[in-house]
Amino acid sequence: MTEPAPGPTAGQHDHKACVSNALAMASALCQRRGVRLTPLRQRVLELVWRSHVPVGAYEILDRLRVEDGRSAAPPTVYRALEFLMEQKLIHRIESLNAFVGCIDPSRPHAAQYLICRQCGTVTELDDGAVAAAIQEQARRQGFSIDRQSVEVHGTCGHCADPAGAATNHAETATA
Amino acid sequence: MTEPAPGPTAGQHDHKACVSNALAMASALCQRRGVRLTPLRQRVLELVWRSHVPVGAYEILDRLRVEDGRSAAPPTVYRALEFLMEQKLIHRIESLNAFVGCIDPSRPHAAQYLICRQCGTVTELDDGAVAAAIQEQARRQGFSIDRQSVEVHGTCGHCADPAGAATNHAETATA
DNA sequence: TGCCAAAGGAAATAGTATAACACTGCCGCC
DNA sequence: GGCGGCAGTGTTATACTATTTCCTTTGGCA
Repeated sequence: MTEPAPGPTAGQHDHKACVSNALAMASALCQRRGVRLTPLRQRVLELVWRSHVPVGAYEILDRLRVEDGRSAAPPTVYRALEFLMEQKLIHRIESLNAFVGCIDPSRPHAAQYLICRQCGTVTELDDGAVAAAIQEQARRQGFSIDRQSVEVHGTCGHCADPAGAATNHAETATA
Repeated sequence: MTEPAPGPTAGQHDHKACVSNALAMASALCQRRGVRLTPLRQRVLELVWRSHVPVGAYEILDRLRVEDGRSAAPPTVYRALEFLMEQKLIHRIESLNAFVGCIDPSRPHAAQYLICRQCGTVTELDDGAVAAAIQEQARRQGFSIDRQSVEVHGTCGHCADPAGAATNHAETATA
């Protein structure tokens, strides 16, 4: 995988804006929260945002070494990733052991992820109905929720129909 | 972790019956499907069913070596696990890198898992409302689903309230 | 200035998973 | 009976993912 920016469900999508927007939001949020978005953390966040395809920790590590010439070891990356997750700036996709940028870190959310088997792109949703259905089930079991993760694997509209008949979903992930 | 059988949300629960039932169902299903539940595969299934706490591949490996005196290497275990997953006899809990027995392998299902942080027990649900809500969201995105995994971390009724006021959920997982 | 806590560097190791190849036993077939 | 193929397992090596531990640096602050 060397693609720079296969957009959310691919195609026409100004990913540079996507990234700079994410970095700006991150910076503002961290300042407001009184936590430090150090250069390293910011750089790792940028690398995660390189595309909408989840990135592995060791791929980030490679880029830090190769592109930045930085001396780095696994803990360097994992610590940065841990910070970014605490701040909800990124999410971990459990079924891929990889990380993806969060489209709206300011809002607390229990998100769902649609993961395309073909292009690898992850589309983040924040659907109340799904979360509510899960909560209702948990309640019936007397179970109190800390964290819910919903990961759906399949084929995205663009990959299923490259011609483009599926028109209604482009950009929804970045809205 | 050495506990033999912390039941589904713990306590009074005949786990031996749970296991023998699972093994019997597995045997019948495999026969019907014309696939071979070999002694190794059956043994691995039994080890997964040792409790309702998900078991890691390397823990299974240890038990095969120590308890059975069998010469075994990782591929031995992973191949058996892969077979069992294909037959839906077990599930993989992505967020734990571990495996748990399926409570009803005969039915095709998109299950949800409630994972207790304290006792480790996983309760499997099969709620149509959750699956439907996810499908509806996917449809709107033009996304076609292969597989959905819902993993909810939190505290189960027994751990939250050991006194036992939460009474309605015991055994629901095995029903 | 001196202290403290957070952040990051560095080395080692733990934990999880797969690739590649060899061996065996079973089954169908001529 | 001999042969070929295949599923299942054994064996070795290696890849990939993550954490522990200790140390150094940095930045804020009394």
